[in-house]
Amino acid sequence: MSAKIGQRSTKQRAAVAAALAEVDDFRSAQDLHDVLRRRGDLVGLTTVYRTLQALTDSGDIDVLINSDGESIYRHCGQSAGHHHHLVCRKCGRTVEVEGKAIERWTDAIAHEHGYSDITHTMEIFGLCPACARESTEAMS
Amino acid sequence: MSAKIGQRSTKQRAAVAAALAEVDDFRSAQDLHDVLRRRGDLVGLTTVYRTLQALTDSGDIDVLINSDGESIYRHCGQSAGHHHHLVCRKCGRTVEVEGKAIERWTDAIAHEHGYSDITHTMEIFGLCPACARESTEAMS
DNA sequence: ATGTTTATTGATAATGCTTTTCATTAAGGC
DNA sequence: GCCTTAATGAAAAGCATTATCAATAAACAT
Repeated sequence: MSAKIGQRSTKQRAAVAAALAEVDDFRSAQDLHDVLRRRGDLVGLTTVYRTLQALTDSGDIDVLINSDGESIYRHCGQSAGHHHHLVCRKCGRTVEVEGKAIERWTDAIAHEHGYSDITHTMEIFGLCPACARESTEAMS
Repeated sequence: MSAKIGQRSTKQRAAVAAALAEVDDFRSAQDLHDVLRRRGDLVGLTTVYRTLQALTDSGDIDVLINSDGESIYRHCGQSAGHHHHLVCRKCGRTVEVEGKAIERWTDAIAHEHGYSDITHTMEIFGLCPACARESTEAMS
């Protein structure tokens, strides 16, 4: 790993954060790079990747990986803390869900085994109502 | 897209299916290719990929994508019991844990939002007892 | 069995996302 | 302005996956 990022404020970082703030959806690094270029903010692709990673590490944005193996990013809506995503495996439609129960459960399990300093990752996948309807229609 | 697969039975396909059937866990295509080579079944990497894709399309196995963007596969019909992992972020020591509660919770949440055909991924990270002791000792 | 058809295989090349490298640039502090 | 070094970014490297395409071998007919 390299020197950790986020100790100086640069216009590139501001541009990436701003671009991400405007969109209320998951976008890939390359998408964001395009958006930035179109609007005239010349930011290197490498920097976009690095910045997104830094923002992710600091918990300022959410990442998840789509079915093509691409990482996609979004600014977290409710800064109201930790949450999970319910993602449609077909169209990507996402719902944010809270999971106090999960938090409690993982903490309990971990402590039971003597583990400390617990974190976890979790994603839920399913077919959203629209896509489910679509695929049953296709059956006929 | 090429001609769809699965119209002839070959030893390669049998080998891939068998390898996957033995393991009760998610494995990447390359992992499986290694497993096959070690046991003496010489199957080309390309064929492993193709076969896994075919098995996925026909619904015989599950895919999901890990946090590195790798596709990992598991033989479906998880009667053998779905479980999660509690992993030490320092030394990698892993404990397998069951999570009926999680299952129920994700299903409930998903149905609440109209999503169907639910799956989920989850990993728990922490410091195992040994590593925790080590790091407090280092403090002094 | 033998031949014919064509699905399947697999070594290699190509693709595409992401990370490294490293020389250059520019924040932040003096 | 000057210095230190974080940050940038073009180009190269890395890595999983997919496309190519000549060679092979199922399934089936003769």
